[in-house]
Amino acid sequence: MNTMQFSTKERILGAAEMLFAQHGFAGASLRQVTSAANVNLAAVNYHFGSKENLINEVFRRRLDELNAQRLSTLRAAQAEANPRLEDILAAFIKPALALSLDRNGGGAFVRVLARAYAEHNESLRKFLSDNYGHVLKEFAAAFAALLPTLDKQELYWRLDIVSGALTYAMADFGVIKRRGAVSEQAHCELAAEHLIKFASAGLRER
Amino acid sequence: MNTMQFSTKERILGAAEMLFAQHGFAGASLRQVTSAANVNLAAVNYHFGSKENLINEVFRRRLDELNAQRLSTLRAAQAEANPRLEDILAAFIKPALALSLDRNGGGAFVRVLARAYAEHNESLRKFLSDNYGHVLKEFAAAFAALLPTLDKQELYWRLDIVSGALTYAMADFGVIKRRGAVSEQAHCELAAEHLIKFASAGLRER
DNA sequence: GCGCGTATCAAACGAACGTTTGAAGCATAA
DNA sequence: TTATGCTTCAAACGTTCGTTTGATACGCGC
Repeated sequence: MNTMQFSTKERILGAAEMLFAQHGFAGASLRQVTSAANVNLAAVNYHFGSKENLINEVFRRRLDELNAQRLSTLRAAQAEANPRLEDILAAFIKPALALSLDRNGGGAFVRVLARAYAEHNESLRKFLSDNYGHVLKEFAAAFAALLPTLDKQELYWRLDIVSGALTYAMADFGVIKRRGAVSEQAHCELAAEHLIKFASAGLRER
Repeated sequence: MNTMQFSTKERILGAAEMLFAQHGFAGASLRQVTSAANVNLAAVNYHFGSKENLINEVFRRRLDELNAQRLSTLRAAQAEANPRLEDILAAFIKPALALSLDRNGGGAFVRVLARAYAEHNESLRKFLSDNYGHVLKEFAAAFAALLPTLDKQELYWRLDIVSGALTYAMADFGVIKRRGAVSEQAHCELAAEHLIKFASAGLRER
């Protein structure tokens, strides 16, 4: 019987996520990962086959849930009588920013995600496109319905800008430091609020 | 006499920039760099002392010029009778996006820059802050003068968002692919135009 | 008890890493 | 020519990398 709270696989995934966020995929070694996870070095290749596959599993663990949350929030907003632009934006932005509040290392994952974007690694981009492609399409359609006068190409440009700002905000690249008095929760909600207001104005601009 | 167009140091810097953009700082080895630069492996340590110092020099080569361009463009805009918000934004955005059109690898550098942001490497952040800090302050003051009713904290939030979108746009993270018929020059100008319009609306929002 | 599949372990593998070394090349000045 | 200083070179340094191996430990049906 395994009385431990987390299995070997789970502990490896958590440690890998943290160290990939900190040092990058090439920069974090399996020896660092297994040491932080308190497992044997060989455990990675036993449970995941290779380092590259471990990286993929780190993504899958989080993306499936974020994926589902965004879509369900979007559909809930669309079910309303008169959905506002801000609601659609919130459905896109808030689940992502909320991920950084996740109790078990979600904050590390958003930085891993930002790294994945920064790396133009083709296999990783394909992986993200496979997991996100249909989500982005659905959001684009929702925005198009609310902005009927906006050219399609123009919309894609602006959604691209929103994604950039969101990725940036998620990874906390910026110079804005959280004040000691403000909780992480509040900081995240503030960021979402600012981002939504800013983006809705940018999207509506004619 | 050295009849070659580029010195050993310059070729190393160019190859390093390209490979750092492609594989990251940890992912690109000095053997790859020196091989691409067609110089001996030992040349890096001879001319730069270490890999870490080579990374710093890759940044310095570009940042000094970008720095100067942004400030001179900003001051030219401020010298006008009635500077518009869009002009200040252009002074911030256009030199950065134009860097990606630089004949000698500027396009690679902007991706290196995006990587540097994604990596939360403290020494690198300090380096960037040392090189950019006073520039950002000057821009913030210029924006504040044009948006007198905007709260200071609010302004910082929004400038942060602009920086994120710019970094994102510079590195060409997005899904928007340049059409074959559109030149790089035109693509860059389009990106700047969209970004400026979007950001000015976001900044003006009350 | 025994046998069997899963999981973990210490140890080692070959390859690639950043760095160092000492000799060789090659201009310029004496 | 010889001497000098900067640069380049092949080769090796010791370390760390991802991965593999074969032995050992554990849990469970028989």
